[in-house]
Amino acid sequence: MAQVSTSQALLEKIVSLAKRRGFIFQSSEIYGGLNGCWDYGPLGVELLRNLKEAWWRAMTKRGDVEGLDAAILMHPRVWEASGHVQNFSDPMVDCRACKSRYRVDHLFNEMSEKRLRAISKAANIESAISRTLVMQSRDLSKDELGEMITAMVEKNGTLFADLVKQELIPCPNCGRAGTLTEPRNFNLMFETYIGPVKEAANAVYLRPETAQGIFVNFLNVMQASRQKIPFGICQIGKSFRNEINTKNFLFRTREFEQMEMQFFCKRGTDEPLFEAWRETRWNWWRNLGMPESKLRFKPHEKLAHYAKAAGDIEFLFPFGYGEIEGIHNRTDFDLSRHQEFSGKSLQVHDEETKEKYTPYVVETAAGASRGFMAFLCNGYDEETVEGEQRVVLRLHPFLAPIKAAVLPLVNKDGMPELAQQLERDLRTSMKSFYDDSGAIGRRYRRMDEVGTPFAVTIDSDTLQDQTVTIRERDSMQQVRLPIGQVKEYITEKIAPPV
RNA sequence: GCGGGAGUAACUCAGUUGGUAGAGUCACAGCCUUCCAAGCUGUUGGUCGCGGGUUCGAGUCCCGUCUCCCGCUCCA
Repeated sequence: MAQVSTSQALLEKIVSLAKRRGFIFQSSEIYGGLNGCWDYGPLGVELLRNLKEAWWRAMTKRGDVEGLDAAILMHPRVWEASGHVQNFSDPMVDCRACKSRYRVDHLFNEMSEKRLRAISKAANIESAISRTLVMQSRDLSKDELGEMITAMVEKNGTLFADLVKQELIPCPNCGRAGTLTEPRNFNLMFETYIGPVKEAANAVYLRPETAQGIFVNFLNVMQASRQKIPFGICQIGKSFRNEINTKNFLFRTREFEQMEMQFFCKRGTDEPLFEAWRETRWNWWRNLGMPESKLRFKPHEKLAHYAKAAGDIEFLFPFGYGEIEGIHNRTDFDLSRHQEFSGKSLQVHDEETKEKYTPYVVETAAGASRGFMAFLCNGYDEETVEGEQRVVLRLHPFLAPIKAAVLPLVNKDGMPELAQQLERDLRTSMKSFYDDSGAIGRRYRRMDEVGTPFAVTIDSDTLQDQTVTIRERDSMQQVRLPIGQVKEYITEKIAPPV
């Protein structure tokens, strides 16, 4: 329990710092906030952009991954093909007595055959079932019976309530009958309308993932870029999910940003490629400063309908482990479905066998917003220096919003002027910050708190011999070097990780 | 959606049995200051989340609502 409250306090400190120093603000705060939406402030947007830039470089510098930026709005049929229309809207019911919540299909899946038979009788759906029996000329299994009832319930709005009233569907948790509410639909996709007229025929969705924009452009990109299988397409962009519950600051939000890459390959090469990408992505997080001790790879036990293998890279947040990137072997599911729904071929020609085939896909789907929060949590540190507490954000220099602070040791003897001149010069190639307010120690600490890796100080020696000190954030160690070498020195240290 | 906790200055929080709001930090201006949150002076900033109600009078009591955190549920 002590651990829980400590970690909660930690998250609160991070949220507080994020707001005070301009990383994250709550959306529409002056109107009371908007649930599950957050705004990136001046420093936040720098960190986020640096994170996305690190990812983009890592992907596109390979030569076998092309970039893409697809529209957020897509043809509604895309989401039928992807399975989101069906799978993203689950009817759910609550137990009024014990407050448990269930998905309707789960309810019937886990019910005894005897009870399922009783329900099918009571609900007068035997005729429908017998029609199916005649059509297929065989008995329905228990699972099929459950699916049949689920389908009937979804079609007939009052059927479920009737069954509950007849005490045929008890709550699996508390066992009481007649306590379940009517099914309510939870559609996790945001809906909007194309054109000014709000009618069902014009409905489109805000994408719940960026991946589909890649799949539908697969042939366009391959032909335009003259890539050959195997190759990948990567994309960074906002996605939207109408989550029932938002949670944990930036971790579960309704609007979030993804960094996704789909790697198209031939069937049979998918498994080693899955392993290779898993390692590549793991190393990417490590190279940006994530310690091994706070990362883990967790294979999925239950696979989604599209996946052959799947797992998450998880980061140890203050509230526990949470996914920051999913790596999936999506097989040829998505391309096959889009071929089926669009009627257009998405096959490629195999030079060797002279056959056409639908490529397999290995997906890496990282959360930009989640990664942002992970780096914030990982970097946050408190330590005691000579009896005083120091808060320091240990961000990788490439991620740090501000790269260098330039400080006159005191505000006289021309130090401010020299410092301003240096800062103006640095500013042309990196985000820098000039500060002459307060004592030098206070200014160092201010910069520590937002993760600025270098602080350049102009002192009286500078006036004599044109040298300055550069203080490194984590060690607080200083080196002295000629003012003319500062830019080169820092530029080298803030280079992107390999 | 249910249960619990919380919303007062940019941040962290006081605010008595109801009498129209304070502290520290931060920020800003100035003084001071020659390397790790020193000190002094001054200043900005709040219709107490929002909306009703009770009352002569509500930060305080009542109702509703929004947001955040925790748990349950959910998370193709």
